[in-house]
Amino acid sequence: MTQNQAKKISKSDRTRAHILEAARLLFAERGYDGASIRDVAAHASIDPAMVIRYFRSKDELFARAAIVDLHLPELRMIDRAAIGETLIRRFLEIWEGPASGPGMTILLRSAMSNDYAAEKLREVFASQVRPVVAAVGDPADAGRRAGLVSSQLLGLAMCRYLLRLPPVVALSHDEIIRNVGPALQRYVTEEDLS
Amino acid sequence: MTQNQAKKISKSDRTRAHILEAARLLFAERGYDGASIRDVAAHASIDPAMVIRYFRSKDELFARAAIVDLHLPELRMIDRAAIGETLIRRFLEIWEGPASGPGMTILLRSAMSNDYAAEKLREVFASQVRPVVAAVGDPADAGRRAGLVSSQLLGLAMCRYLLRLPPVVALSHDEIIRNVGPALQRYVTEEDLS
DNA sequence: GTCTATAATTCGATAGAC
DNA sequence: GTCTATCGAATTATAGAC
Repeated sequence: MTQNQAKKISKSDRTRAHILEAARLLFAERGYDGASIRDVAAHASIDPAMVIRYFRSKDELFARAAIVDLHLPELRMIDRAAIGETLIRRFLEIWEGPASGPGMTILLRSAMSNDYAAEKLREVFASQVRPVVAAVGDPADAGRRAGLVSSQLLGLAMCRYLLRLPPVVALSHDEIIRNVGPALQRYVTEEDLS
Repeated sequence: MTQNQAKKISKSDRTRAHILEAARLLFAERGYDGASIRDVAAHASIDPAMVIRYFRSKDELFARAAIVDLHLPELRMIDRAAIGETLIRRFLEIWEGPASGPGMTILLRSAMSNDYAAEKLREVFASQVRPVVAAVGDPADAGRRAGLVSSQLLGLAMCRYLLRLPPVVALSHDEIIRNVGPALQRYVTEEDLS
């Protein structure tokens, strides 16, 4: 490994980052099939051959664009009665907050018709969602509870951000918190539902 | 209109129905982009040109394949406290019952990356889901309540039938009814959530 | 009514000049 | 490092023989 590769931010790195940014935008807007390498190149103001040169294939480009870290909070540290509200507030930050990226949009839009995206989304569930829920209850129940939470939150994301169902788009943040928060609270903490 | 067209079930009609059945199966499994006219023709054991001859275009074929009637029950006729359970039971019939078709799978799988499918799904919501909810409460709230119900049910369908999230797939019908039913009940009948 | 042949695009990916 | 040119495959859709 040369000093250049280790220390400097080369023009290559900037070009690569530029391509990746364009890819994330287009994969989020149109999904895997709908976003062609030619489209990505045009958005990055570069030749299509360069996209392949930097990422080898469309599949590898998508894999790089579809990396997601939800940064879910440790639920053990908060009041047990506030878990539902905590989760739905974090949901709104992930999808609409100032630091929100297109990661989940990319995964969710493509997961319905692309096996790799579906597998990546299942991995996000298994490695990031389920453990957080498992930490605040019987681990034997964690999968079911985390699955129910995910069904509600992925459904809300789908209806509000992808399908754009008018009444769901119209919901204010406060309405979402007051309506969906208690449903999540119940899925995570209710005792007699197994 | 000749007598043939009006009365007889011609070979044309059977071929047409055969093509449509193959199309519904493949659109449900792979989505709009993933199911080619050639695939549909192969599944129907017929020439690709025949598919175009009978349906003019892939778009028209998809439009025919994506017709959905949920047959939702009249909620006014049942006990108000049983609305949530009634809805989730109907949900399971639509997706897994003996008379269930691939209609909703076709729409849901393609709606994330196909504008026509998304619009059709919004139409199903506006014409079939929202009116049913509006009949059992303040019509001014109907959109929001129906939207919340749809976010939960479409999310559950997505996780269980398309994404196949293992813990959600593993849920028994009874578990789904006991877990999700009350959440729907609350979305439809709770008073102070506007 | 069915099929062959093919037109017209679009796609991902490669080779090679500069 | 960047671009031109192009390959090979796949797609929707059409024209026309039989």
